[in-house]
Amino acid sequence: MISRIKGTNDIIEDSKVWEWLEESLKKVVLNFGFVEIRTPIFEATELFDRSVGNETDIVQKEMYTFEDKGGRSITLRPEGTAPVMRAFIENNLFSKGLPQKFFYYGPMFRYERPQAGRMRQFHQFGVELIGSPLPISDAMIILIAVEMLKSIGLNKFKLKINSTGDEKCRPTYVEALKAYYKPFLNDLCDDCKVRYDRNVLRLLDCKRDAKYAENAPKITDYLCDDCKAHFDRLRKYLDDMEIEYEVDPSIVRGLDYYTRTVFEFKYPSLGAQDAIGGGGRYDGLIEELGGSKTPAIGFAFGIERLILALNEEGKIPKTEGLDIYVISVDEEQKIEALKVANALSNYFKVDVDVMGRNLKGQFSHASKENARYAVVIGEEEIKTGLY
RNA sequence: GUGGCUGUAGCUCAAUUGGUAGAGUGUCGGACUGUGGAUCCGAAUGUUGUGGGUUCAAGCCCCACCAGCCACCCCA
Repeated sequence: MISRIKGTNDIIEDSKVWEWLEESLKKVVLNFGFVEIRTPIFEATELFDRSVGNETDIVQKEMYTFEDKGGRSITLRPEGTAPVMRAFIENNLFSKGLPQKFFYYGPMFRYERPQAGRMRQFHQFGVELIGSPLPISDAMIILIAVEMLKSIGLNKFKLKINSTGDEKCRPTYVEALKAYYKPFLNDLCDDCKVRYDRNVLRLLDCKRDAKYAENAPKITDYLCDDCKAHFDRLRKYLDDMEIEYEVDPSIVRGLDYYTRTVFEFKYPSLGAQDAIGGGGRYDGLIEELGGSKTPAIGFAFGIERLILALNEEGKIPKTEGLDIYVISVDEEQKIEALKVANALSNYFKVDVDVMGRNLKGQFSHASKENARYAVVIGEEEIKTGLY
C-alpha cells in the first residue's frame, strides 16, 4: 500500500468544516475590502532567503528545496507573506495606489517533526495591508484578526503584542541583551549558544532558559522615540476598541522581516502548538525584495490549529443532513424516483437509492443520512401521480 | 534533528507467567412483498504497523525501520 507523506493529511469527512471555516474567515476580510491574491505554491529559493532570513530556522532547516530540470533552485513556500510581496513588486501594484489590501489562503510547507497542530503541509489564511506606516493600520489589522476569530465562535484566545523596534533602536537593544546574557553563556542550552550570535532576540522565547529571560532587559525600555510613540498609540487604539491584549516582551517571532509591532494569538489549551495565529509589521521587506520602500503589516492564522481550537470549544457546526430521501418500493419505480429527486433538487438536498436496497434498507439509509423527509414512490403513487 | 510513550477488525478496545486472536460498535442480510431509527437472529472482514531475531511455540521478549502522540525545537 502506498500511504501519504508523513506530516500530510487527507481531508475527507472534515471537508465541510474546512469549507465553512474558509468561507467564514473570507467573509470578514471581503467586507473590509480585501482582495484575494493567489500566488504559486513554489518560488525561487532566494525569495525566502532574502525575506524570511537566511539565519532563521525556517530557511536553515525547514524548507522543501529542490532543483528543477532547468537547474533552478525551487522552494515550496514555507509562508505566505514573502510571495505576496514578490507579486506586489513584480506586478507593479504600487502604481495602483495605496493602501493595497490582500488576503491569501492555501497550503504551506515546512519540514518539521509532525505533531498535533504541526503538519509538514499545513494551511494558512493570511491578511496583508500594504502602504501605511501609521499605527491605525496596525489597529485595523488586529481588529480584523479578532473579528475573524469571533466570527467562527472562538473566545478563549489571548492576544499578545510586543514591539521589536526598528533599524534605529534594535541594534542598541541587541547590544544590551548580549551584555546581559554574556555571563550566563556557558549555562545556556546548546541552541541558545548558537542563537546568541545569530539572533539574540530568540533567547527570550526559549523554554529551557526561560529563567534568564525574566530579568533580561526589555525591548520596550529601549525603543527609540518614534517606535515608542507608535507602540503607545497602538495600545491606546486597542484600549479604545476594547480589545484585550497583553504586552509580552518574549514575543519576538522567528522571521527576520518584522519591525515594530509583532503579535500572536495564543490558545493555551492546545499545548506546545498553541499559536493559532501571528503576524506583525514589516516596513523594510518590500524594499529588501527590490521594491520601493513601502511599509506594511499582516498576519496569518493556521487553519489546522483553528480547527483544534474550535473542537476544544465545541464550536464545530453540525453538518446538515438531507432534506428529502426519495424511496422506491420496487425496482420499477427506481427511475421515477430519480426523476422526482432531480425535480426536488432545485430546492432541496436530496438523495435516492443506487444500491438496490429494499424498502427497509432505504428507510434505514435515509435515517442514517439524517433525511428530514422521505418520499415513497410505489405502484399506487405512479398511478395516481400523488406522492 | 533530539528524548519518551504507543501501534491488534472500518472505529473503540480485550487476550493470565510467551501456548497460535476475541468483544462492543459499525457494515450487510433476515425476522417484516408499502414504511425506517427499537428488539431478536445471522453473516463478512485481521499476513496483530513492516522486516528481521530469540524460542518447540511470539500480539506479548530483542533489534531495525515506518507511522502517530507528548515534550524539546519550531511556528501557524
